[in-house]
Amino acid sequence: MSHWLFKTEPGCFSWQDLENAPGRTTSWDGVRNYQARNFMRAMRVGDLGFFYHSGQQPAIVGIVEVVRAAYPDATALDPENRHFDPKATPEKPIWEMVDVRLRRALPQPLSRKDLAAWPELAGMELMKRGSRLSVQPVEAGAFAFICGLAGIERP
DNA sequence: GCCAACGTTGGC
DNA sequence: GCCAACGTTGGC
Repeated sequence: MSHWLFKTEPGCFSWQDLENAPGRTTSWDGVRNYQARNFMRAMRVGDLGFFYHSGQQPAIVGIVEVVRAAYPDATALDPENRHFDPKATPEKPIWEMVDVRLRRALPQPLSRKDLAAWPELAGMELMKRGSRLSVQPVEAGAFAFICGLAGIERP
């Protein structure tokens, strides 16, 4: 099993939104970065990921589970959608998305500041300066370490 | 609001 | 294929 991190602006889509979503499940649509797309292509059903809020209070707030592997992102084909991509076609959708389901909230959000205090996490993509990837891999060791910090025994 | 980092675009 | 200009992200 692989581990991931899903980054989102809470003003755009938040953990609360996920809690309110039907089936507590959402499509991770709108990703328009090839590297992030390729990471989603590598995801398998059952993979776990952190749910990260960027913005004013950057923090890991919960854990989600991949419940559907990558499939074409329909928002790229919709001219009304803010993520519309004129280069995408039904034959060549270019962009893909996965579905994720809420697994559990962290007992307390783990702020970026908290995370930065641990040298063990210095190598994480998330902690690198200028890291902008909205979907990124997390090493199994780092995933377990962070679960430990959060006081979670079973993610 | 600032600015560093990075991806994308387009002229050549 | 190079690279400058530009736009966006996101922490602070």
